[in-house]
Amino acid sequence: MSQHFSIAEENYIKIIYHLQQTDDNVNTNEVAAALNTKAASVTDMLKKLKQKKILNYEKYQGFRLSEAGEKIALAIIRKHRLWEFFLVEKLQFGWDEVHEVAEELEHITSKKLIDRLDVFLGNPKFDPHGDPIPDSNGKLPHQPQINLIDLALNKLAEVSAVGSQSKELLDLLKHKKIRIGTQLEVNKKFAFDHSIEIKIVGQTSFNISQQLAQTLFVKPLNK
Amino acid sequence: MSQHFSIAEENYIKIIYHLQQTDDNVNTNEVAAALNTKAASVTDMLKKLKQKKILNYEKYQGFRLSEAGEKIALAIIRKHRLWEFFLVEKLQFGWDEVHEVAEELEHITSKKLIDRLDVFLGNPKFDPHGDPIPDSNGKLPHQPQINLIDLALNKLAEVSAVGSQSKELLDLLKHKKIRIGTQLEVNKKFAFDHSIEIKIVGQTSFNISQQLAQTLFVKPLNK
DNA sequence: TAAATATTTTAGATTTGTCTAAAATTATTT
DNA sequence: AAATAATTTTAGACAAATCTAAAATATTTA
Ligand SMILES: [Mn+2]
Ligand SMILES: [Mn+2]
Ligand SMILES: [Mn+2]
Ligand SMILES: [Mn+2]
Repeated sequence: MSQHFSIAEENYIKIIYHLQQTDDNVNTNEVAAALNTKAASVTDMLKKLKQKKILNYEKYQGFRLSEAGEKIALAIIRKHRLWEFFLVEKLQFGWDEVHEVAEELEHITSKKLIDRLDVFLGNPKFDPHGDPIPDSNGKLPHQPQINLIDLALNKLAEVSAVGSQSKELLDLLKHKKIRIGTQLEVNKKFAFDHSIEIKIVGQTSFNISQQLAQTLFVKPLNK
Repeated sequence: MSQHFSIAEENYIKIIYHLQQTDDNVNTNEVAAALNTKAASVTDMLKKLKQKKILNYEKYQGFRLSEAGEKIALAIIRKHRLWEFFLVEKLQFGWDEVHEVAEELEHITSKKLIDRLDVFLGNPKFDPHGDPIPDSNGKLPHQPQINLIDLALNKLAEVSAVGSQSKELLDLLKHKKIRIGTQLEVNKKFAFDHSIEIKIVGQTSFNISQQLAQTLFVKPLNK
């Protein structure tokens, strides 16, 4: 019934999905950069995906996934994020170590495996980076979150996601005792360097840089 | 440092390893049959593996893995069997369902992943089919086992492995309440059809066919 | 031991995914 | 609106893994 896709095709489908979330129309060079390949190779693949009805594409006009393409992308992302959750929760991997491995695991084809894994993990809704995990029908849980830099003063909020998965960020957050789920509020914003003073519930306040604040996402808590 | 092998190469290395356990020298057609491919394709791959010093091979003379080749094979088999154990113990897969999935999972490259998985699973020594799991240095646990058909009369023994992974065998064993670890002895052997009468500890005796007896392996228990 | 048969290897294609270099198209400047 | 620059596509090549058909070698049988 449903077509089979190679690992190469799946990697293209996934990256196009991610790019079209922010971009209206995805373009060749973006994909080439993201996949560490050349524009000519991308064009080759675009033709193939178009022919497989996975992609809406007219040459020189940019492109987006078709509905069918989005479904495939979401299935791959589901696998990626569930495996990341598994690695962190069950195998004690750090945040910054899981992405590469999940990049391979996401291509394992068994649907039964991934649905059983989901149950085994307790149907998690968010991966270790706070990114939403699509359910087995491809539906994404909605998380109303904003950038920490945009959080109103003295409003309690909970850290819900991070915008980077680097070891460096993880180091810093560990040291500051900030993790996903941490409750905090912003006491003051400084115009000089755009740093902000935050207070974690039950701790004394401290300053964080603009750069860090921009990398953190929070879910405002109602009172 | 250590070379990288493609999935195709790994599948050849693994099958050659298995074949050379029973065969003195492995030959082209055997490999072709086992991998569902053609003899010509096998020859192509043999040249490549020889050149990579993984295989001792002279044309028309048969072949065996080199020491380096065996190490690689054992690493793949370790992954395959640990994943099978995971699927059965943690995700409630049946015996007969795990092989295909493990065939894919065995090619995931992260050494850290597999060593952590090993710990997570409690360092199992045998997979769900009773096959030994190599440790992280490639050493195989030794299991002194014999075919049930060769077990002496009235000697207590424990089922340790099965020689097939089919749904059909699993069905039969479930019905007879035989699983790995089951303790039994042979009461009588019948010359007419080579069937044998066995008695599971705490149950009444019954007959099993020669074919089934030949598919079961047991570890004789001292006294 | 010579003929017949089976096995293995080579020769030449094919598919997939990639690349470089050049051509075509689109976008941006003057 | 040209000219210039950037992007995208095409043309042609290559490596990996596979295949079929034919040739080479080894094994078995008579
Ligand atoms: Mn990937
Ligand atoms: Mn993630
Ligand atoms: Mn495999
Ligand atoms: Mn097994």
